[in-house]
Amino acid sequence: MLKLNLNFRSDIPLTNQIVAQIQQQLANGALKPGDQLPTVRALATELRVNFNTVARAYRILDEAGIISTQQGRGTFILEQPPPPISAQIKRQSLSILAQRYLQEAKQLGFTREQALEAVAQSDW
Amino acid sequence: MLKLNLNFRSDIPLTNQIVAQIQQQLANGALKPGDQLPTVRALATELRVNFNTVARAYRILDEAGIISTQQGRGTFILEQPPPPISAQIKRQSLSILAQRYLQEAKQLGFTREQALEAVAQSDW
DNA sequence: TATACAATGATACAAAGATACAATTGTACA
DNA sequence: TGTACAATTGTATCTTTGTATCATTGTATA
Repeated sequence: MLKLNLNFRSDIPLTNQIVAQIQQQLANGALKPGDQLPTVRALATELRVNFNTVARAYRILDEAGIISTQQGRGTFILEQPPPPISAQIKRQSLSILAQRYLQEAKQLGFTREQALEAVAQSDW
Repeated sequence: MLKLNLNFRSDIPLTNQIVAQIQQQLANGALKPGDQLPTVRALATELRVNFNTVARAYRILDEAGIISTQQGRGTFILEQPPPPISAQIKRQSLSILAQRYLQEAKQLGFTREQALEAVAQSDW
């Protein structure tokens, strides 16, 4: 059971307090990879806060690669991120991903140009 | 044996991932007209997903004229996917592939431009 | 004081899950 | 053989959960 303690008089935004405390509980072992966090609404009710505030905190942790939030399912602590890899390896990985993408597009019957355009038009 | 691979961390809805991958396996010959697909419950269990999510994916493919789902019987790949609608689904599948590529590149720490360039430099 | 910005709240939406239902198939038994 | 019934399979609908967008509030600063 996640137990957070917000200070409503603090200068620190509630969102940040939530982020920090979850990180802390992850650091001290109270939260472990794979654990499911409370829903945004449940935690918000408990903390007497708007559920969007919890959602924002979850979003920050998600973008930091610490948790995974999934619409309709819930949010979960991720496995620990792998140690940083070299720039060269990353380059290679990207190249392999790009090749795979092109090949898959080709299998679907698209031309190289169509595949390129599809990426260009995808928003990030 | 249908083998799909869902990315639960992706921004791409699970339903769309399923649609795209079945489309892809049809394109590369892993699935052939007349084949029976797993039941919604069986596939859902394997993918660790609610069976309605699979049912929704099947419905999309059904409406596109690619498969035939029959209550109490099962779902089957149709003999001849009607070109006009199927083209639209294929377009969508390409878009999903492109999105996945961008997202994976992002997770590696690359910018959108770097990802684009990597595709452009990949040979066919 | 006025204005701009950041934080939070309110509301509507989208994706996925839960549950109950309907159609078909298979099987047991008279 | 035919009927009853259980099991299997997809469908309908509502609930749950996170997301997007706009409004409100408070505070810093010109």
